[in-house]
Amino acid sequence: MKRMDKTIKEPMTIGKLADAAGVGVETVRFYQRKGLLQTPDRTVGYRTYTESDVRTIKFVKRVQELGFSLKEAQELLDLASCSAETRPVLVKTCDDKISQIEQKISDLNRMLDLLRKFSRICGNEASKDSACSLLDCFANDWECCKSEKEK
Amino acid sequence: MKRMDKTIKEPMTIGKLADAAGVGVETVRFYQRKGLLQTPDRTVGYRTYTESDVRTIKFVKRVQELGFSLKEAQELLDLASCSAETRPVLVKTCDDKISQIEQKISDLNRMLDLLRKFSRICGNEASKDSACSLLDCFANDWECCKSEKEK
DNA sequence: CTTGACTCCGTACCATAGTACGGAACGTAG
DNA sequence: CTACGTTCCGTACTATGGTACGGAGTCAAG
Repeated sequence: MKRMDKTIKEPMTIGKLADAAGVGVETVRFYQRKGLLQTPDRTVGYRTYTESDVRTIKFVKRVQELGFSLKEAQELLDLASCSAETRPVLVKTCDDKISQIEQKISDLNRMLDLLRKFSRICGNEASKDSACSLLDCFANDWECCKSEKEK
Repeated sequence: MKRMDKTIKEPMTIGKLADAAGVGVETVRFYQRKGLLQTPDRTVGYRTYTESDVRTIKFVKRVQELGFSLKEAQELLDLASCSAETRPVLVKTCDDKISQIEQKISDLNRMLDLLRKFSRICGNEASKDSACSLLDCFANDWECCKSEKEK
């Protein structure tokens, strides 16, 4: 079907998969129970996995680091086959995620501004009797340090 | 001590505090157990709280939204009195948080690039037989869609 | 001075995201 | 063909961040 045959599909057991993906065997099973990873049939012997499963796990771990839940990781994984009928919902889901991340980044930038300001003013010798705190900054619309300074 | 007397310290009970901070009474108690909020003495009757407690809770909620744990919220709360002896450790903690947030933002920006690219290409009519997925993009150094396009 | 709302306190429970454990089956090396 | 390492599977346990519950105490209005 797909011509990206460069991924050698040498089958591995769950232990190899876990090692390759950098997680524990129990985590793999957990993801299977949660539906994040398919559970291969066990017609004979042990179940076998491929590189594709390694990628799925790594992807989940990655989006988790970005602050998403497993449920959200699932949603991103589901942004899979981009066909004519799936396209509208896919693009919508994707754009929702984009807004969500943009919001997160803008919030983090505000926090960053605050921390930088705090670090600069607190680290300044001249401010030795100013008892400003992050909490105060937050309370005063993130501007306590500035107003303290200007006073 | 402090001359920011504009915060009227009218005492409130735990229910009022919870309402003012937009959380449940149980959450307030939970934060007290976790040490995020002080537990006022109960010399007589009920414990009383002030605006300062409202601010603390709101602050915790805010940093939580930014993807930090309660433990980290605690660390940020501890960035409190900026005096001569506390300054070095304060600035250090603060700067660590800054790096941490910068890293998070850069990670989110990469994810954003990927999603935007995906949305653009998947949403494009011309790509109707391209079966690219986020997962594939991730696997191919976040560049699957681009290479699909250029082929 | 009783009633009802609220507080206090402990304990139990929930979801999320795993981690650990124990016994049975499997599979390969010697 | 036995022994060791894995796998399989269910169940139990952990930590985080709450949420709910039940009984007793407290307060304030009627």
